[in-house]
Amino acid sequence: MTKARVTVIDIAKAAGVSKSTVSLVLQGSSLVNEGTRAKVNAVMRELGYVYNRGAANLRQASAKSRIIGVVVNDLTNSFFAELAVGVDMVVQSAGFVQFLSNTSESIDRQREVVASMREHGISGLIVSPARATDAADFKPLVAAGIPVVVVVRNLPGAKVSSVVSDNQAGMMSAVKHLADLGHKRIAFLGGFPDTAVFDDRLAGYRSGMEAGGLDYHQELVISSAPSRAGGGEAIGKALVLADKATAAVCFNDAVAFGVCDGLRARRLEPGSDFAVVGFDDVIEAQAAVPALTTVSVDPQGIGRRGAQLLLKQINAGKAEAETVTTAVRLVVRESCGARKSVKIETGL
Amino acid sequence: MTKARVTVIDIAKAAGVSKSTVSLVLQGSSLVNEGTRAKVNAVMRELGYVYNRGAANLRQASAKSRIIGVVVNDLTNSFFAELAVGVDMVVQSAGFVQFLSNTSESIDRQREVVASMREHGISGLIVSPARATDAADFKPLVAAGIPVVVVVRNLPGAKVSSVVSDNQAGMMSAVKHLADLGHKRIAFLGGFPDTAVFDDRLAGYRSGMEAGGLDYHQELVISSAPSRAGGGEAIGKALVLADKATAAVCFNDAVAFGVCDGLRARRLEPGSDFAVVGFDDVIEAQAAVPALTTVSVDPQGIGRRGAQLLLKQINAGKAEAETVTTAVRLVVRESCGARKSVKIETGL
DNA sequence: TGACAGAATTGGAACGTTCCAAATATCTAA
DNA sequence: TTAGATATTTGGAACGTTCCAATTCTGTCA
Repeated sequence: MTKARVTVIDIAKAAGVSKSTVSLVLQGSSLVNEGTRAKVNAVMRELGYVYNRGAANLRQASAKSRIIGVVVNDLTNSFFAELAVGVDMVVQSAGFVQFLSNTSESIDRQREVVASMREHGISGLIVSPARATDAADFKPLVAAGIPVVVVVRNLPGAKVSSVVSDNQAGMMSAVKHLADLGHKRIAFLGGFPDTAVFDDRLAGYRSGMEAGGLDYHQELVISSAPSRAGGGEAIGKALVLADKATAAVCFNDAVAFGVCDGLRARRLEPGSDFAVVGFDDVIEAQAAVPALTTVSVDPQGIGRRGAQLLLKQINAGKAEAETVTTAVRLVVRESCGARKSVKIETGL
Repeated sequence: MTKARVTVIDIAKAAGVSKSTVSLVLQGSSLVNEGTRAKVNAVMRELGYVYNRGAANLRQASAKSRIIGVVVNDLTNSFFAELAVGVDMVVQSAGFVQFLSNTSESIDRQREVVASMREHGISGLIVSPARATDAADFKPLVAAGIPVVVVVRNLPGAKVSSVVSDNQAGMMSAVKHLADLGHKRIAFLGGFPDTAVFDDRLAGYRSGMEAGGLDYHQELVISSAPSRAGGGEAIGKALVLADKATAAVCFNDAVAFGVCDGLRARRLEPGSDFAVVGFDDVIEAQAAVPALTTVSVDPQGIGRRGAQLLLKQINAGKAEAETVTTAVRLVVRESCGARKSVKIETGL
């Protein structure tokens, strides 16, 4: 039942031309006569020919495989799902397909996944590196002429392009907003200090404090896992300080949700009793109670930008490392206390 | 700078054996001497050899490409993101990689994407078909011996395996629950009537009404787009009936959210003034206000089951169509009015 | 008519692997 | 010491494409 594959030679025979001509047709060459082209195409349709990219890639450079690899840390997180969608949009319309894989923050898995993609001959790679990824890990790829674009988290030292959001400006505007509301003791909660993103956001926090005319105090910076649980821990520490914090900017939305949990467990209402601001604007931020004030980063946009950058490099044939930071904006909702909780929004 | 690819022949030369031996090592054959194997492996590491799957696939059947295609309708929807993660888990640990693509419910795009995947030589396909997909669309694939597993929505008439959740039982238990709470006028809101999923859920609604000792009334079934906006429309119609509905089961959670919006716009509070139950248990359902009572379907589990089924068929070498329905369960939260709104949950 | 240019076509030789049949090396028992 | 196993290794010949150089076809012009 499983018929033998129909190949370019079968087509040639049936159309009464040579395989070379068929190949020319396949590539849309202008060398071939209109009449023959039509005939060949007809025969192809008739015999149900399917192009064998594998065979083609054997001859051509791998740059023509039209596969681009995408590796993210956690597809369950809607942030990364959106990112992948953004990538898919531009990649797909350029006639590429995407290999998508999940690392779950595991460096080993990341290595495996990338190796596997390489074996399959990807023409480019977009990666949101797992925590503590070694900048040298992507060296072999670039050496082999495969463009790599790092997104979301940058990889200092690696000579690859990157697309990251403006963490510093975002955090700064968040802090500034709280200062404008009259807060003096503003904490920075959550996140692991060994990441580039943490550094950027912390820097934003410092300049925000400065811009608001406030002093920077070491004890107001409390790191923790960048998760809901981590947020709970962090707020616990922030509330036992001698001079208590009255507001907090959080490393990300997950931390912010954890902070809200922790506040409630201590009979404090987020928003009215203590102001909290998140970062990322994940999809749940809007629906939460109170709705989370947060810095919106447009992951889909990052995906699109990253993909465009990658395609550009693939087409150029050489990878000129380039860094783009995408704009962010503060979305003021309820958790910072700036607005009363008003429900009844028009649906959609 | 871009050095020529290092091939199996280079390895052979450097290790002082023949390319055939190297190939044997690559495949982990037991025919080759331990010593030689070690030496060859050492040389491979030293020269930075990367396996060329494309070349290999040329010789072997495409069943060995170790690529499996995954196509979903909307990765932005966390339901499908979870599904993809489930697939990735089993697929990855079996040494396969996944091609993931988004169709956005477009049949044309689906066709393109599947064609492209086929050109790349996938060894199997998992697809959540776009609306109104023709059952015959996957015929060529199966004819070529490529196993296909349909998930989430089944494709009556297509002779392929499928993994769907037990829509009927789920909707039935939802209706039964509302009936037990004393509701008599229970509406069925949202969804497009031309889909298999709609039929199943509607059937569940009917049997739930019956089980609750209630009559089925045509006017209580109001279809609409399966989206938040659609939910708003549907509830609007449900509230102008002569004999008003007091509760509704919704086609999915998105519709349910829209229904809640619509209720509030009319100064009715979901939960206390009107009971609403969703379907899917998307991630936002828990965090919403009021928390949504819904039927939980475990998309990740569907993904895993689907992938397992597919791998089984790939290994078996032939596709025996098989249907599995996965269990669902009603998660009672606040929107059905069964519980008071109690917050303060322990954060994770 | 012949020479020539341009347009269209074509036969191999790659590409990097696997597979087969056959060759060689090593061991065992008489 | 040798026949017969058994264990290892090995040259091609595929696989389905693209690319190159070379060929054949068409017309045009002197």
